Amino acid sequence: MKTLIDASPNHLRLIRKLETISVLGAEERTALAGLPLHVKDVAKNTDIVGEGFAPPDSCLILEGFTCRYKILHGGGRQIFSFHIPGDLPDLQSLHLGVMDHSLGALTATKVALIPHAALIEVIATYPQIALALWRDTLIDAAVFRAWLAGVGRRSARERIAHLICEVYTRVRAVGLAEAWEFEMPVTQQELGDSLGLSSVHVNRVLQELRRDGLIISKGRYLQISDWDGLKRAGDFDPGYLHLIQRDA
Amino acid sequence: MKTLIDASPNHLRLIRKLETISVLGAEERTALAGLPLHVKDVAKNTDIVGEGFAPPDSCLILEGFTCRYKILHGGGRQIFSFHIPGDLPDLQSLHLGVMDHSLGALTATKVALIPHAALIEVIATYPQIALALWRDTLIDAAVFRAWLAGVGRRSARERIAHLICEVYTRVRAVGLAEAWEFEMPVTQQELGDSLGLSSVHVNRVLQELRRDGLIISKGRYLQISDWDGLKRAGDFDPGYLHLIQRDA
DNA sequence: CGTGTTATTGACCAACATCAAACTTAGTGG
DNA sequence: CCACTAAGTTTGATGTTGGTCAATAACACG
Repeated sequence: MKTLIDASPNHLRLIRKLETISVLGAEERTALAGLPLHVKDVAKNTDIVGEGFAPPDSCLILEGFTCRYKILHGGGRQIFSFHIPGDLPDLQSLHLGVMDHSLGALTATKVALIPHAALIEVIATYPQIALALWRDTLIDAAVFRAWLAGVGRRSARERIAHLICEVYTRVRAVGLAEAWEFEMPVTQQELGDSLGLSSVHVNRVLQELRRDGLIISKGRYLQISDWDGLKRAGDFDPGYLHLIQRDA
Repeated sequence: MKTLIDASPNHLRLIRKLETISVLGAEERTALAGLPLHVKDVAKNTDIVGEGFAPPDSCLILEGFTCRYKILHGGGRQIFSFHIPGDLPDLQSLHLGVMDHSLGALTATKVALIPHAALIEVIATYPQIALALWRDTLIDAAVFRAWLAGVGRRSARERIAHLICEVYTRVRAVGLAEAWEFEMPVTQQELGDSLGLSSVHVNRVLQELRRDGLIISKGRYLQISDWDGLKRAGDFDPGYLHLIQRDA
């Protein structure tokens, strides 16, 4: 990985993430490194942005595990996506105004707020950055489609296996996982809310995956003991994540 | 609605659509009107773009009803979205290369192919157009979220009512529906594939909605007899479509 | 008219939900 | 470092939504 210009660790997180999905020039990296970041701590189980609000900045996740979700009429919750450090989960607010869902912290989280004005300026000056962010939005949509296919047409076992594969792949891409081992600090209730299942059923299926020797879970840590088996169980093909291949 | 510059009916379809979700200046409208459109007929139940391909152009729907979908490992099909005239259902291919799903025609369809090169040029010259298209992508994602919430957490009845509300609202926005009456040329099998239901169950729930006086369906034509009731039945709130209000 | 597609019905079944209780674990304060 | 507490996990019993299969009825179209 190329050595970088003068950039704070927080900016590096952003740059590194964008480089997993697009190619940036030195100029663009410098521009990104100059973005104003207002760091903020968010407590576990707190909203970062709530539905109905129109925040004046977009946020970059620096540490912690977050999700986008919505509470439905009947009281049920649907989680739409999980987000890890490097992600920009509310680019939406930059162009769409009022949030049609919420962004919440599943663990204690550190975020960096980036004023929309600063983003707009960078985008206007560096079209390549605009394209990279747009590309991020398109990938976002691709992930929603993958989840939709899961909830619509896959069994509970397939959905859970697929989700584990996805999170591992993404965490790995931004360099936050040891080989086959990573953190997934999500309760079984939250898993259920993301997969359209009850927590009870999630529990039983997880036991099944462990019994079958596909994963080992010790608390919030997950270890994948049989990647091929897990991929098969989840019918997982990482193409939809549109990650740039950076092989040695 | 403001009178327009010299533009073909096909270009007008595109301009009118984009004006439902963003504000364009005269300059932008003129640029859009100059885009090269290669019109093509597509037969019913044929793919416009197949999964795995990297088409050299994006397509604009001119006539007909289309959908994006994917066939899963087990043979099941998940439909991700329905598209109506004016939609640009594969902006994805402009930035992501290989398609991770297919785009198919549900009825005999007329599309206009727009070379990526032409789009890239227009985008580079008119940032406002880039923003409008990016905004379209964001709305696309918002619609996926709405569907995800439905399939994950709503009953069959709610999902079907919600989908009818959505399609009616969108068709209305581009001026393709009489009051309370519109065309929805989708089989019950296709409805099921979009909602994560079997066609048998879709059939029964549709009967229920008719019995309850919410809709009347005569073949491919749908009439909404009780909009408020239907909205309530589907817990429908059009906010996620992010349409621009153009009241008289 | 005939033929293929789509809609409708009925009988039966399975995956997953719900409820409620017991058990574990992790975090906290003394 | 331990006891206490709250949060999360696990289990069992039972219920329900919606799936599957298969046959019949309605259409739509040439």
